[in-house]
Amino acid sequence: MFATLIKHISKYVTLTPDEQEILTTYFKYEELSKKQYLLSEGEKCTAQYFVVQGCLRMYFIKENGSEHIVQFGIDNWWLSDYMSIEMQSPSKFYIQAVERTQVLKLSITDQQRLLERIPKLEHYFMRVMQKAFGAFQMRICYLFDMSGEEQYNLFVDRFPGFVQRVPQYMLASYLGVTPEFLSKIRGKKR
Amino acid sequence: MFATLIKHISKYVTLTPDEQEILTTYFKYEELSKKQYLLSEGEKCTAQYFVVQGCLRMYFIKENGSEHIVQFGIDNWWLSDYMSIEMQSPSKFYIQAVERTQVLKLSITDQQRLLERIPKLEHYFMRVMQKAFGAFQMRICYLFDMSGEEQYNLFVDRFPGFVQRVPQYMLASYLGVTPEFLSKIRGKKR
DNA sequence: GCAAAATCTTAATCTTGATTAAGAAATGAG
DNA sequence: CTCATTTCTTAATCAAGATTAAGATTTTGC
Repeated sequence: MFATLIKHISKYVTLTPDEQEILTTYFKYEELSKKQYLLSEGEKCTAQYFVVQGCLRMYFIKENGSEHIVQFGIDNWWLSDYMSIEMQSPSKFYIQAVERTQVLKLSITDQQRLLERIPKLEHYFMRVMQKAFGAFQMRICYLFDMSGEEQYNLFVDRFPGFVQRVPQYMLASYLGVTPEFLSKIRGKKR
Repeated sequence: MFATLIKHISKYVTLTPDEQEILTTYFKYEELSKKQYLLSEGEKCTAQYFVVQGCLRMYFIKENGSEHIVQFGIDNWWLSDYMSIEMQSPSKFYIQAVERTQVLKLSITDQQRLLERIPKLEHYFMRVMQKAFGAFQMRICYLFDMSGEEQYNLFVDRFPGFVQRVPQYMLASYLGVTPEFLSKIRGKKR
């Protein structure tokens, strides 16, 4: 299961076989069953997770009690609460497996040690963050420029298989509409 | 004007005087007058900007023709279109000075050269991106959990001086409400 | 100092999508 | 296989904030 990670890293930096070997010792492999939690509100977030296979969701509970999904994490994505990590503050988020999911866990302290051993990985993590940040800048665009209906259509276009993988109400939660409204949108198209 | 940048960097990594000297040769200082542009829609974004003093805004034009502000950049913040940089694609954004602003420009190619000379700066940039990404994760929370009115109040609390610095319609544009509605909110409080 | 441009306010009407409620369909555990 | 839980749909009513329009105020360039 390290093959997936190493392949991903090699898009940004080249690792020798030795370095690949070292790398693996800092990660912890975890196999999550559906609905299992990696992080809950109130806990300090102490690790980043690389999704090898499966699907995670990161969400928070709104004041009115309903939940809202901030991000999904699918194959080859990193997921974590970076505000909690940076500020060493309790997280407002939950990270949960949507389906059976395999992740590689890298704790903050292990990441520090790993980066001391293989400094060029700093570059990898910088690029990963840069890419994720770019995606969020675009997300703000979509949120403000498109109606719920347009956003749903765009999402379906960009991640065709994904729509079947998660329950509809989670998609609604991600897009920021109610499940009822999403249902109406879908009803209209048939 | 490099003092501000070096002080910011030193929060994350320690530079020797030599390294500080090297650093300065890769940046270009620019003094922007109000309304001057650093990036326009359709251009490839080829640099990152560190705000020494002043205020930038990054916005895009919606389909209906109105503009929406994605981010402000004030003292000590980095600002750029990271999607455009990553994908080498034309930007959808404008970056413009809201007031007289001093920036340090670091082009992508100069960044590469700089990081070859001083590799430990990779760590600095990673942390900067991580912090910015964390801020955006929280921003999604606020967008979905709070009414326009609550968001305005929070913003005023967190950046008290800032509200006087930018025109109200820009704040409205950042919060995702119309200037008319923001005016109503403010009217209510007096 | 004055005209033009930029910004802010008020108020009426209209839209999108939320809320509520209830039932239908699908999935899952034992 | 079957009952319980989870998920999805439909429809009525409601609310937040948009839109439109107009006038007031402030700022800026010359």
